[in-house]
Amino acid sequence: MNNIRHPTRDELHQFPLLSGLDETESQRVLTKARVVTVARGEHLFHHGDPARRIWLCRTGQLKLFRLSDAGQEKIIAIINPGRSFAEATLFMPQRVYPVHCAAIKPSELVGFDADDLVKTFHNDAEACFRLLGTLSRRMHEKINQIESLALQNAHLRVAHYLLDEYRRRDEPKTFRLESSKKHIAGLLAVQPETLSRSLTALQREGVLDMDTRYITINDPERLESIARGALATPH
Amino acid sequence: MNNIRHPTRDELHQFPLLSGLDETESQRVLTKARVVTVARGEHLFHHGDPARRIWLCRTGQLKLFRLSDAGQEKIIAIINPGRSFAEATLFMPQRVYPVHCAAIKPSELVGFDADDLVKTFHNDAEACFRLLGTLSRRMHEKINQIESLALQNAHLRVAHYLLDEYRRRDEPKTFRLESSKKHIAGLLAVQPETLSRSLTALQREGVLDMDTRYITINDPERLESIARGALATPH
DNA sequence: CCGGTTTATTGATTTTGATCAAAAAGAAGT
DNA sequence: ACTTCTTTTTGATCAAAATCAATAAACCGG
Repeated sequence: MNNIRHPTRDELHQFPLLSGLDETESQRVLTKARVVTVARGEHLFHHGDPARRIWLCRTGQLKLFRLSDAGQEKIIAIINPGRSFAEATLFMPQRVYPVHCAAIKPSELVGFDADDLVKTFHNDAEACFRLLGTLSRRMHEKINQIESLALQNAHLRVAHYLLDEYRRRDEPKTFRLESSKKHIAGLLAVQPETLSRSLTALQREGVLDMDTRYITINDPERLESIARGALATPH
Repeated sequence: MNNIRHPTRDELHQFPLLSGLDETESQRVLTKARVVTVARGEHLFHHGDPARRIWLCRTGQLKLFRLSDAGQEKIIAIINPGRSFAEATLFMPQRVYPVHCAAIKPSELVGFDADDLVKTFHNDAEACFRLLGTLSRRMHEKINQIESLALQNAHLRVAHYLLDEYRRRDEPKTFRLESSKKHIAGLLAVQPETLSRSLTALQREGVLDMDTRYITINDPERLESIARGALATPH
């Protein structure tokens, strides 16, 4: 408990949600903020819990997910340091978390008081605007996820995911997967076995090489055309 | 063209997005609003088009959808009178529509100028708040859609859909499907044949009766338990 | 209300990806 | 470094839903 840094004004300001607050507001938000650590595998909150805080991931990694009755897990998002989440709960009629959240790696978070933030936003159209931008972007991502699940088969989803990650990192030949293959499978809504077979097939085709968590894209054009639906010819 | 009603202040105010505007703002928004009619089957806009307007459906019915390369159509939402859509595009860095929009029935819409609305929202934290509420609710719906696609099989999705519609209408035994079965299939991301077989099975089980577009729920408890995963025992 | 077009149903077949099983590889904590 | 737990891979089998095909029913626009 002694090495937990309390959030500073500077840290707050690099958080898009709260940049642009004036001295008084910052002060109030800061005093009500709490630092929380979550061990690997532990829940930060459950689907349906009252959402009294919204969160900023400072270190570690977490997953936002839903569970089926059979225990199947669909990951909605993987949260990396610097990312905030649960903002949308602030404006819901009944303020509850719409998903589960658990730590993939030991994580440190800052939790901001929901009532407090709403007060802040109420008089700050500028801040509302930034938040509207954030939520709009996330909405667009969700639409893409829906399309992906509804219109693309498992291999296409994998190819798309790889291509997105490759581009997001500015196209370095080699990059490290953001998480374990089990979790990526959960994100893509396929079984780990299916993801494994997909990656093996792409490797066999010479599109990429794989060394545990490191992926090397050998043929981005080919990957792109596969992601666009060109059936990988087996044999 | 002569029977198109120009939007009135009253109509504007019952539109949640714009209720609460003062006289000057209403005036500006109104003068820049345009009424558009779309024939059955026609597009209002395509995925990727610049989003210069956001829309209010006044009469008729429209679908928001994505297309796969193979021409498969996934419906993201069915738009009924009174519903506004495309608000999130206002706050995106590059303002383009993220989906296609086409009329299912001949429809009449009011289109509001995007730049104009952004100006209005800039000085109106109250209006921003209402919009944040709307977007948050839609975000939650999208998460539900993602869960549904990822964690529920076709029959569960159908059962869930029926139950939702039944409840949304305040549980009348009989109600009319909001659209053709082809479109509902598109919304649930199943083939029309699969939807048909699902409905037939529920009918055979005595859970519901069906007369073209009219559904009568005979056994809501049973439907509920099926939606929660109780396998319908065939034979 | 008529005629053409779209939508819905039903059956047969095929395909995709899940599931089951078991071994190998890798990671985390002590 | 050791050891235990978790993740990943590979093969074999199975089940769900798509596809193909053909007929029947419903709808819309004039």
